[in-house]
Amino acid sequence: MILNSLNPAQQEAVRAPLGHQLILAGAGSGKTRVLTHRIAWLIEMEKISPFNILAVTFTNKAAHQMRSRVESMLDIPSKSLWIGTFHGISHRFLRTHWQEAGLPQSFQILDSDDQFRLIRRVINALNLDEDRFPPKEAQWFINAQKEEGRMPEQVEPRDITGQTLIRIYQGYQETCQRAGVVDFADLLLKTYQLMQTNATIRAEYQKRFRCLLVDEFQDTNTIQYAWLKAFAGEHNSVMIVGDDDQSIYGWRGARIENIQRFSKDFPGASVVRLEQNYRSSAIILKAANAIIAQNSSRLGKNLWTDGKDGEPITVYAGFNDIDEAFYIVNRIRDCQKNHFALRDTAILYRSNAQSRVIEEALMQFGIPYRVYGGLRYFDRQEIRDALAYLRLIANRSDDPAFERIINTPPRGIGDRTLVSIRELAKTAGITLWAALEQLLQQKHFSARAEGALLSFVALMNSLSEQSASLTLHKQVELVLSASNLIDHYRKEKGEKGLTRVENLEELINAAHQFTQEGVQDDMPPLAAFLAYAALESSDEQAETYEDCVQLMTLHSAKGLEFPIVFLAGCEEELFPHYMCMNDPKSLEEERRLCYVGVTRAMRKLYMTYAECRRMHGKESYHRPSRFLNEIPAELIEEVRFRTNVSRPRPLANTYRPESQGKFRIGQEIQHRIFGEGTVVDCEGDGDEMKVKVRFANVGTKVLLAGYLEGK
DNA sequence: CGGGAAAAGCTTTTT
DNA sequence: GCTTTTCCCG
Repeated sequence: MILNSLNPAQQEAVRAPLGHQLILAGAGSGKTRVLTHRIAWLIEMEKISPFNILAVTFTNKAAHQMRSRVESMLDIPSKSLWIGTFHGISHRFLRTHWQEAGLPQSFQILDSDDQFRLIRRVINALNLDEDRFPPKEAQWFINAQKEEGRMPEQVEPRDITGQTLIRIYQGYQETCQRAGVVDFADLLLKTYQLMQTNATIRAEYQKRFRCLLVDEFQDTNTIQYAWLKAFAGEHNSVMIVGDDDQSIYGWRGARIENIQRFSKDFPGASVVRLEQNYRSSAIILKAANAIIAQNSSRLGKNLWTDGKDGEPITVYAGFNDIDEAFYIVNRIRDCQKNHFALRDTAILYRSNAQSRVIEEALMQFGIPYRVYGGLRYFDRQEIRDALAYLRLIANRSDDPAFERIINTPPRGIGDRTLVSIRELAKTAGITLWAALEQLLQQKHFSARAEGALLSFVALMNSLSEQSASLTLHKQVELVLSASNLIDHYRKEKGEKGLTRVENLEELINAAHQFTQEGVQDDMPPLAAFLAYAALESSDEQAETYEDCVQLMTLHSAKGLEFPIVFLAGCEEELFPHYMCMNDPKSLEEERRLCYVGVTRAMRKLYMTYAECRRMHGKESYHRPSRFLNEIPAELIEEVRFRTNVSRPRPLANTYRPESQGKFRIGQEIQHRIFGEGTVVDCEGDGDEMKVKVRFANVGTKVLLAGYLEGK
């Protein structure tokens, strides 16, 4: 096998004899290459069957990437090779062992929105005050407990509130069980529990997976660690790859200590450090190293490169957030002139709210951009409605799906009716559907409500009957037309309704594509499609080939790289964020986040801040981020030149003449993309004039006059 | 039931 | 401040 393309440390990792291995892989040190080469090595040189290998990642994207690279390296179909996310693998496991896990065969996956609604229902059913026990907090509590592997009985209540939270957890868990649904955490937890309690299954899997590989190990939480130990058993080889300096998910339960624990729990583990970086210039690496060196309790690593110094880091001090945005946009235009593609530039920020000002600036100059991490296709309201119909077809017990569509589109089933159904379901301990049927039999409802309910039952029954003989996409088509969802959303005025109808129609295509591509061996197509929607919907929107500037949070930038990176909002209170500044542990996590951001840049890094920024509606003044001070001065080129000094923010009561050049306040205008709107403010004159317009469909935007037409 | 007004968030996010 | 959700009334 040819390993010439790997450096000595990488080769050491790939060629290591069977046994445990800890790979400390710095940013840009080629960890994915090491992982994929290792898998290939195991198969080719150690003669391990792909059937005996399990590779685990956190995201579907990483899993797909790994699979396709292994496939192209080995030139074998990798179907027998298990590569997937913790959740995806657990799901597959539970689909096989549903009986042993005490689940119905058709169990469905609850996503976080469903989970939230269900928890709220439980809180109400327990007659608790939503203000005293916010569903969000209860959801947080429940997920945190599950991530620690604790069932309701195992939680030690701290106080009275804790006791109530446990009751909510208990009620929630019972409802899930009754409805035959599992949440994301359950996938891991139930898998782990089954491995613990069922000796036969444990023996089977421990015998099967002789080699386990885990990517991004610094992001594992308690249950994932326990899960891994359960699968590894006493005799199998485990290779973990991670970077303690890139652990940025402590707030959602990731345990950085898991890396340190690994050497204790997996005896004889060899350690390999990958420190040669192939991504960034020497200056960028020096800055990154200097920042992360401020953190204590690191495993220790120093990135180096044999590449050039490169350009200094430009630090720009903006006058305000708008000025900062204009500076960034102007530099992007420079890059364009220097023949960089727009997709080579990324603007990274700490919090999503920062994107708005930057987007407005980009829009004014007509620069195409893409914001990552928006609402995903399968998370859209209309899509979830349609999926809820499908879920209820597959499983009448699915209470969350029932709640969602019982009156969507509106069919005259009001709150009153629903309350009595919920009441019976609660007291009798049955599902909503069963309660509904029982109440109908008892002639419990008024004539009007009864009619509406009967037609709903008839609709669902006829859908079930008809769809039994249909292909998946025909089923979707049938649901869309029979449920009237499309008509319902068509009535929604403006562009919103139109997009929703388009999205719904797209669902038919998605279903069609799904049946053609992903023939999931052992599952009925509908169940497989629903699981796909819940578990793997994320990279659906991922690859758009249009050349545009990439906007995203620092968190979602992890794992990516860009020739040119702007790190915006480098101010105290924003980055580090004010909620993380007082606790040393979370401050260190902020610093790691900064390290992640800096190491995304390949050739040029800009770090910008604003002296004055609007936050939560108030103008606030902040000092530059401490992280800027942690970078040695000789690596930095400071810019204080203000691109837009003559652009003070207009005061609310300042008198402005009615007419200024081409547009005046109150005028109706037309925009090529945004449609019709009314001018609410303007500034400057000629084509350079900035016009604030309230559009009918897309809200208020500030635009250059050159892009507008009067009516 | 639908639309408008009032009120409540408001760090990061994958599965 | 802005946006999303909830609430209340016709």
